[in-house]
Amino acid sequence: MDTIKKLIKDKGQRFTSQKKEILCALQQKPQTVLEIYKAVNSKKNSMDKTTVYRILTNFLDLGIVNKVQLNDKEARFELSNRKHHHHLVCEDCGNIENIQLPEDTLLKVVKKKSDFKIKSHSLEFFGVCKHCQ
Amino acid sequence: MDTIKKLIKDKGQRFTSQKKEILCALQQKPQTVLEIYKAVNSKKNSMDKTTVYRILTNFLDLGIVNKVQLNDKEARFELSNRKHHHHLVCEDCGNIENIQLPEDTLLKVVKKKSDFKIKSHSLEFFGVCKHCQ
DNA sequence: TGACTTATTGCAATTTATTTGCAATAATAA
DNA sequence: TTATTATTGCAAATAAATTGCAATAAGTCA
Repeated sequence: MDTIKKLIKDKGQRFTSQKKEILCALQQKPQTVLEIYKAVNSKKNSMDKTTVYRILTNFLDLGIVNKVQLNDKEARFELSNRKHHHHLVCEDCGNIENIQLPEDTLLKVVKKKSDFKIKSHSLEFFGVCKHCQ
Repeated sequence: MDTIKKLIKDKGQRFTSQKKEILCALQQKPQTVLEIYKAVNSKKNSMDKTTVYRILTNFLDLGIVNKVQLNDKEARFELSNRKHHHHLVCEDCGNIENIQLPEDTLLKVVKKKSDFKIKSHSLEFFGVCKHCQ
């Protein structure tokens, strides 16, 4: 939290109560804007949805959060200070789990096969979680 | 094309000129609804955007097309009768290339590591293409 | 071929997701 | 404590996707 606060202030930006709230609401699990909005407004607080959008865009610029696009149209956000990982999305209950995978070999193959300078990648799995099977 | 026509008719659905047009417009490269809409309307034809949406949804149900969600919010569609592949997306010019990768080992690790019954996955790479480097 | 049935289309209007403009507010520095 | 200005909330605009419904046309059968 303090690292993030410093990061924000070093950019000449302000560490507002709204930003703090959103940071608290963000779990590892990627959440939609609406979910984050509901989470912060479930307490005594009230925050406009526009503010949620703006803060998340700002956090994205600063590298504090990652944007995760799953199969639905709503974007999702998660804190970026976790280890690099991928997602397992349950098509029944919508639950999302993180998973870490060895992917060095795969990335090497891509580098060999293509002229692209790869900067990032996303790897998402869709299926049915244990609970829904 | 005939396989697809049969698939449609076997479901008691009609093989309309609009569906034919959209099939022609679909390349391997995943396109947005707007791109497909423009492609079909560039000729003498005129087709409503709603129709494009509806036909693509229908094709998705029948498994004729795949939905591809990249980092932007607009969904993309591509014919599903190609070999399974992944995408290289240039962040500069927006160009999208297909790439085929050996992924058996990766999928095996996922199965070993998780309780999920994996049904599909998406693997997208973002970077800079040769031309833009 | 022509008439009939009904899936499909086009158009207008909605809904949903996201963005923008601007005055009021509040975080920080002096 | 005051001044500066980044940020917020609200209303309105834009963009993406969906829905209702009457008109159209694909396929069927006489």
